Amino acid sequence: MSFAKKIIEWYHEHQRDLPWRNTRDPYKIWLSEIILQQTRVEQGMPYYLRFVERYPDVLSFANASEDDILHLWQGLGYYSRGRNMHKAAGIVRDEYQGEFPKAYDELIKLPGIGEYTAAAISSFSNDEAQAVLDGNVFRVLARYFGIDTPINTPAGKKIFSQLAKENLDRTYPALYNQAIMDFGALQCKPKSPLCQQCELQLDCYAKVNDVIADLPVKIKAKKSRNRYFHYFIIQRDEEILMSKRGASDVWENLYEFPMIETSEALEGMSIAAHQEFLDIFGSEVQLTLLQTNKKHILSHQHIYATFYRLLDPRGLERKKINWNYVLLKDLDKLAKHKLIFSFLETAKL
DNA sequence: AAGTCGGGGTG
DNA sequence: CACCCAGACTT
Repeated sequence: MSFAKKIIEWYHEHQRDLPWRNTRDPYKIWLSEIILQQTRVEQGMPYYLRFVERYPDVLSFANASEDDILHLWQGLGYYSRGRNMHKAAGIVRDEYQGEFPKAYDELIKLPGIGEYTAAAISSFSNDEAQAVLDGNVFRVLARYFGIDTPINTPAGKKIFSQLAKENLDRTYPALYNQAIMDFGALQCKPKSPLCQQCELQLDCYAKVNDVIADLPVKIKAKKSRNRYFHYFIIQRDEEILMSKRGASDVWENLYEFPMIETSEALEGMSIAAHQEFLDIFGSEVQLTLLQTNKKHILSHQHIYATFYRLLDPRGLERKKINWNYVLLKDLDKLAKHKLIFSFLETAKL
């Protein structure tokens, strides 16, 4: 029996019932696929349900503001996905007459849609014969066929892409693609895969040769760097000063409190003697500590955040044009990153 | 080819 | 703590 047939047979016994599998609507499939990029099904599920309810079609999505999209995306991470979705929806509205494309060659042109996502949408919505290649597929193919080329290199990408294409069931592309990903997620898991009860174990290179834990091979990521953020809670009446983050850094276009970054950790209130602080706020301010060294871990950096309350700042508006006072009652309408909204959940403002 | 972009779960 | 997740994009 072919590899594809075995995978599909396994799928018929073990498949998950997921909401985006009950539709052929390329828009809804697109929503699910973008949300699930580098994201577990359990984590993405509530976001998918909220997006489908709030934006039932691509036109309602395209006609929303980027701030609205990011707000609904809040907490999910990799926010460029939300920004790119908003751009893509606008293109579908303006250049595709609002009809979401199903063809791989059209999908691949849209921002935020790469090879994996184009293959997923085109196969799931229209049974186009495109093989998906995601983290699950890399792992399953590496183990079953015994491929030790690192998966996160151009050479590995090429080999696995070819292998995925060769093994695609061209009669049932959608079924096969769903099957191999579920197989990777549920059976051929990264850690402690369920080999003992696996119907494919006798044909699996890694199982037969006892190298399951060694496959797939992946080049180690670089160590993360430390950053030190200092946030200032600045209120007047029922308002609070907020800032929108700029480009080419984490959390682009999300809102947070005015802040200063330092290259090293600072003791106590020594931020008040920092040159950048003096340039912005001057020396005639009252500063109190609210929370120190809150650690926030991202993929490539460890951020240590300190929160201060700052009273009596003068002449700020002229210095920072991207800072604006926001009504406290409107604060939850802004798209904020985790560091900010988790602070707000515990803080008394 | 390497770096960057989040947040959460697992062992 | 290291590793991984229905990856894409920039440099």
